[in-house]
Amino acid sequence: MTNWTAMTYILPPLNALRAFEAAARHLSFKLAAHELHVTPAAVGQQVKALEARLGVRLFERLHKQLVLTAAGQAYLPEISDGFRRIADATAQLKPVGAVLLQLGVHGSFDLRRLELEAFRASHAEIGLRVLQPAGLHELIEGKVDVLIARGLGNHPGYRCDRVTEGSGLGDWLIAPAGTADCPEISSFRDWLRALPVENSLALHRRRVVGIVRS
Amino acid sequence: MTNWTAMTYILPPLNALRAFEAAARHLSFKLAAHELHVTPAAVGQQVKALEARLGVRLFERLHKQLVLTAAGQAYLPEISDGFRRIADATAQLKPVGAVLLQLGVHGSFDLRRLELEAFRASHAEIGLRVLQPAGLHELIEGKVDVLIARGLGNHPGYRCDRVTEGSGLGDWLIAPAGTADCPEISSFRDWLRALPVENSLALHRRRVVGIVRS
DNA sequence: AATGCTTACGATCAACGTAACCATG
DNA sequence: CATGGTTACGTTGATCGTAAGCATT
Repeated sequence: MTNWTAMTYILPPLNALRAFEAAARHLSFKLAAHELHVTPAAVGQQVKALEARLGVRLFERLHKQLVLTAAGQAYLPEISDGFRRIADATAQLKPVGAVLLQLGVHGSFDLRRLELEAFRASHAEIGLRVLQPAGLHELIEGKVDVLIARGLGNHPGYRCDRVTEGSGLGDWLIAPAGTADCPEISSFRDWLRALPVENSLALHRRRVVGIVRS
Repeated sequence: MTNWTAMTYILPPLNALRAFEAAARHLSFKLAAHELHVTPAAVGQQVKALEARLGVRLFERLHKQLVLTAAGQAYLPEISDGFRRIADATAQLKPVGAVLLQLGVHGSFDLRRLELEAFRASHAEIGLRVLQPAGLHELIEGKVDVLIARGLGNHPGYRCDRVTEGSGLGDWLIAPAGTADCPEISSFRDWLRALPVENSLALHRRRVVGIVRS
């Protein structure tokens, strides 16, 4: 008996699901945490909560090794597929302008202080999209075109520009050397450096995860 | 040039995405809010934040009417599909026992206080799954088999049992009359009523959304 | 005037980090 | 004894509700 009422979904907590998906793909909370820019403890907590909600154990916890249960094995590819589909759709979302500029933001910086709308308003040809949290991985893997980070200057092969005047650790705009001077990135860099100081990037430090395999 | 490194996804904030999907399906923040058990303001905020992240306007805000932009129209079916896939996979996840009992929980009750693990331990044949937040809709639509709610007793066609002794508004276990006496639900009800009082359902009230269309 | 979206503000709760712990190889 | 998962606990921040405002019919 199908239902006339808007057939809605029963979805588990989506962030917990994301933690599970990453952990299952890596068969490791540690590596999943690295990917998600959180700590291993956080991943473990999310997965545990998910299992409690579903009433199903998804991992066998061996010693320093995760193994998917039968349920987990059946679940993983479906969930990956769902996320992949969402990711694909998002990637294909046409930006407002002709060019899409993907900006990664390191840590938990309150984006409202950046007034990205001002940049967008004065650069209609650039579609600015934000990925947060993001780190060097995302830049290396090409998931973002440019990265705002704190205290991460000077990487070989990357152009790093300070975008705040303050003393001590500063905020850097990091772009691959090959593309660092293309118009979109130049425009954004110039715009950032021209920001009034009180708006300057108060990147709050949130997490430092040790480097995993380089 | 495809990448050897673990091909990870770029996902927008998933909760905001869920808000968008519901809003787009209903073409209404109000109805979406009803579905998601939050207020219309919350939905609007989430959608706005999503648009800001993506750099794409998804809705045209007319007067008391939402219209999807071209981008929103292209986005919606893909996102719905992704969520649907996740929901389907979750529905097919085999419970531990032979029987699956879907429990809806009204409001934001801290599930840890219920020690559902104790119930599971003593009822291995029942796979207990939790949906939260949930309300009468979910019960009516059959998305949950039984509902724990506060101050919502006495509904025609439903069996309502008080499961706490305290005075004033109490916590109710609500099940459709047709299935209220099947073994799973009976077991759960009995178990609930036998709980020590200090564990009794301290359902925190979180939201009261006015009834929409009956 | 009633309705539905918006915004500002404060409150609340989920998510997270830290640190200590445990088990195993 | 180094490593990776677990747990407890306190903190932070994302999320939400309230209430006031706005525009349109």
